[in-house]
Amino acid sequence: MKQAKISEAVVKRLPIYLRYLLHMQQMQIHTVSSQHIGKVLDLNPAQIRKDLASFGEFGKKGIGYDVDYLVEKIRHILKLDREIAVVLVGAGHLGHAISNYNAYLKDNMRIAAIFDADPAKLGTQIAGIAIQPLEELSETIATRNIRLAIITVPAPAAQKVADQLIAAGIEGILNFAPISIRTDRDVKIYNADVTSSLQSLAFYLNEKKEIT
Amino acid sequence: MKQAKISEAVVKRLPIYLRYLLHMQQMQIHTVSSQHIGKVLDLNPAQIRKDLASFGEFGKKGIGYDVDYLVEKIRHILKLDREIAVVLVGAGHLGHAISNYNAYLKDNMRIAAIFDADPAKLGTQIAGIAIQPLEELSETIATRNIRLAIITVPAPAAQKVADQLIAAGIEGILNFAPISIRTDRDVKIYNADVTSSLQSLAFYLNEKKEIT
DNA sequence: TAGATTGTTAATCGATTAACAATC
DNA sequence: TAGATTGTTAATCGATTAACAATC
Repeated sequence: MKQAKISEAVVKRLPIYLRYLLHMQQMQIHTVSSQHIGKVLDLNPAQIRKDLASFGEFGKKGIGYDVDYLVEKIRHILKLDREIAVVLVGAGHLGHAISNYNAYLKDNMRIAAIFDADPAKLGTQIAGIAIQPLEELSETIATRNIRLAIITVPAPAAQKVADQLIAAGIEGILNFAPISIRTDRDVKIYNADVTSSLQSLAFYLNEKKEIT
Repeated sequence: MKQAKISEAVVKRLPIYLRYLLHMQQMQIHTVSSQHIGKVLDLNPAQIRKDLASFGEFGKKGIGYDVDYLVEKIRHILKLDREIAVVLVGAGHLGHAISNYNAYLKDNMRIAAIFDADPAKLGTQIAGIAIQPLEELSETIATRNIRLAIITVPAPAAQKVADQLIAAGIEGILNFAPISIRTDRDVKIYNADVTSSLQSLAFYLNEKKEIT
């Protein structure tokens, strides 16, 4: 209700709620309780209610939440109710995969431009988008009002690319390069590299299953 | 020191520490303090010391940590000091990118098998690995002692694939499908889909920059 | 030695969960 | 109405940070 500072944990759960609610819409289910969502998503119902209540009173006591209404609210909170242009830097295998992935981004989010440092790739297209040289980065971001960025360049280039993106006014970065990107500016950065995730997973391997 | 339960937050930081320590090795730096690591990685030095101290006394008072020794210790903690075979399910664009990414996985981790439901893909190779039909999943996992899995199949297939993997004895799953995978078994699952991450990022867009 | 830095305890901060009055 | 379920406060739990004795 009071727009206190929202924790990152809450923000990361909102897309999960949204996805399930969209699923319910497809199933023609119109009302849902925190208990039901909690059961399906394996979350505590009180947590779901508290998360949602931090943005407003979206439910009805004794009834639950109206699915359509809640979808609308969460999409608004996540700013998915407007067009968001995304730039992708690094047209290698991973960048290629993500841009073809464009279908997933639907919901008003789309990759609007792709950049790569390799001159050999210039002019070629990915998913119908021409690959541009890094020199054009700032201008394209400004003129096309691009606000989020995905980095899929090799590790040694990632921080520099991020610095350029931030200087150009990008407001959020999803970084897949295997290096932690930093900034002292007010830009949200998610580091999401595959290597680190797999290494963390390895921690949980069961010693007892070792063959030795 | 006492092997109390280690929080996931700690486990996620270990690969970050490791990566920076490997970088220091390359730079021929032999000793490092928690203060230095904290400065570079933007973390609280006390947190770094506490994280490491939960596994043993790796440092020297007044001196700091020996880089080589700490690398060895973290690699052991993360179980990266042994061969870990990984299976990839879903040979689409993303799966393709990640398997070519194989270079990154080095450190004794490698993609040992690739599966796909599409009969048209069978027999073709990615990065030198033949794509196999899902029917062979269980047997391959068992005979080749595969312990971790990466899921890059479409959302509707993801949960079923996960169930099969878990039934086959997989101990950890990195899921890129845009759906939260669940299990009641003792298997670690990281959900890492691009769509959710971008949607969370959108939350932080600056209202003031809206063009309206 | 004096300065630096760890490992660890205590303090703080924040997030999750439980409980329940309000109410549909 | 009785049962269900929210929004919210209080309790609990856990993670981060500060502080400092030990010691290299």
